[in-house]
Amino acid sequence: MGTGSGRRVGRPRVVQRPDRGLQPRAELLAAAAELFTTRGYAATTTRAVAERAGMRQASMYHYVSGKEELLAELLESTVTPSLGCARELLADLARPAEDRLWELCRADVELLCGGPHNLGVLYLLPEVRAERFAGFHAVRAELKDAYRRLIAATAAGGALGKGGLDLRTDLVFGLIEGVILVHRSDPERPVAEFARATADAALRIAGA
Amino acid sequence: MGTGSGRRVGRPRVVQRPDRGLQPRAELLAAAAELFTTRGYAATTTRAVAERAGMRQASMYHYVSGKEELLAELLESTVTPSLGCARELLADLARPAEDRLWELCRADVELLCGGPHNLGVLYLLPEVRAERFAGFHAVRAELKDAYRRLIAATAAGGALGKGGLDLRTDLVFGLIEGVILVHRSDPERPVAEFARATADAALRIAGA
DNA sequence: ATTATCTATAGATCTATAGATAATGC
DNA sequence: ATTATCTATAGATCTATAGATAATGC
Repeated sequence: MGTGSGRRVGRPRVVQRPDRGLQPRAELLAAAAELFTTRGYAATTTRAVAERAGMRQASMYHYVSGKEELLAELLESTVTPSLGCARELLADLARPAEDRLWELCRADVELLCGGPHNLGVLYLLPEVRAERFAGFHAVRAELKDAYRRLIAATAAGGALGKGGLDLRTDLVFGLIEGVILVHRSDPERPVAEFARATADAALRIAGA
Repeated sequence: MGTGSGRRVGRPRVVQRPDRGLQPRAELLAAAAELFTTRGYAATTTRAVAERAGMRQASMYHYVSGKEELLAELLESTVTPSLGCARELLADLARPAEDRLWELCRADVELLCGGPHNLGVLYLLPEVRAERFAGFHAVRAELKDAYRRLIAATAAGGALGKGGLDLRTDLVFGLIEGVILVHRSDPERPVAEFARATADAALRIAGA
C-alpha cells in the first residue's frame, strides 16, 4: 500500500501536479504558511490557499473548516517544538541555568528562522487575539514562563525582585522575537551562527 | 476665525459628535491607527474607518484615495521622529558614541511605546512590501543605517568587520523592534523606565 | 457503496464612483 | 458659487453550501 501510487479513491483533481507525497491537509497547511506569511492572513482568500494546494476552492472544506483552522494549526505547530525543548531544559537540573537559557534561546531562534517561511510574523496578527486561538496563547505563555524560570535560576537572576524579573524576561523574549522578524533582512547569513550570536546576546541582557 | 466653532461650510454630517478639534483627515488617520492595530489592516474596511471618524464611507474619499494612503502616512509618521533624533545624534560628534547609541535606543522605544496605539506592528504587514510604500522603506533603512554607524563608532564596534557589524546591528535593531512589540504584554510599566532598561540592554549587546 | 473531488451559486460583503443635497460665502 | 457631505449603487469580489460526478472497493 504505497501512498505514492496513482491509484486514489475519489474523483480526480482537475489540475494534476507532481505528487509531493503530502496528504491533502498537509498540502493545505503548506500553502497557507506560504501565503499567510507573504501576502498576509486577511488578504489571503480560501481560493488562493486551495488552488496553491492543487485543488479547487470548495474542496478545501472537505479537510478544514476554513482559514481560521489553518492559522490555529500553523501557530501551535511553531511553538510546540520550542516548548518541548524548554520543558526538557527546565527538567535538566544538573546543568547550570546559564547554559540552559543559552540553549533555549539558540534552539528557539534556529527553529523559527530555520523553517521555509517566517511564521513568527503570524504571532502578531490582531486576529490572533480572538478566543479561537486560546490554545496557541496557552502554549506561548508556557514558553515565556520557561524563559522566566531559567532567568530566575541564573546567578544574576536570583537577586531580582518580581518587577526586575518580569523586565528581564520581556527584554530577552523581545530580543528573540525581534531577531526572528528582522532575520529576513539578511537570509544569506547561516542560521546556526545567527542563533548562537543571539543566544550570546540574550545572556548578556539577562545579566549573566 | 475659530476652528472650534460650529459654522462649517458644506452639508452637515448625519452623525454629530463632540468636536475633538481635529481636521477630518486627522480624524481619519486616528481612526485608521486604532483599527489597523486592533483589528488588522486587511480586516479593516473603509466603512469602519470612515464611520469611526464620524463620517459615511463614501465621504472618506474626499480626503484620501483609500486605505493604502492612510497606511503609508501612518507608517512614515512613526519613523520620522525617530529618524530626526538619529540625525541629530549622528551629527553630535562631541559626545561619545556609546552615549549617543544609548540615547537613540531609549528615544526610539519611548516614541513607539508612548503613543496610544502599537503602530510598530504595522511595520511587519506583508502588504507593506509593495512598491507603494517605498517612501517608508527609505526612511526606515536610513534609521537602521544610523544605528549601524553609531555601533561602528563605539570602542567595541570599531574592531568589527563588515559581517560582525551587520550582525550587531541586526541584534540591536531586533531588540528594539521586538521590545516594542512585546511591550503591550505589560502596559502598566512606566514607559520611560522600560525605555531606559532597553537602552541598557542594547549597549550590552553592542558590546560596550 | 464509499470517497474525493468537481461545478454552480446564493448571500453577503466591500470599494469606488455618480450624482444629489445642504450648508456657507459673496 | 463653492464646499463637504450625503444616498444610492454597479461591479467585483469572497465564503460556504448543495448537489453532481468520477474514481476505487467489494
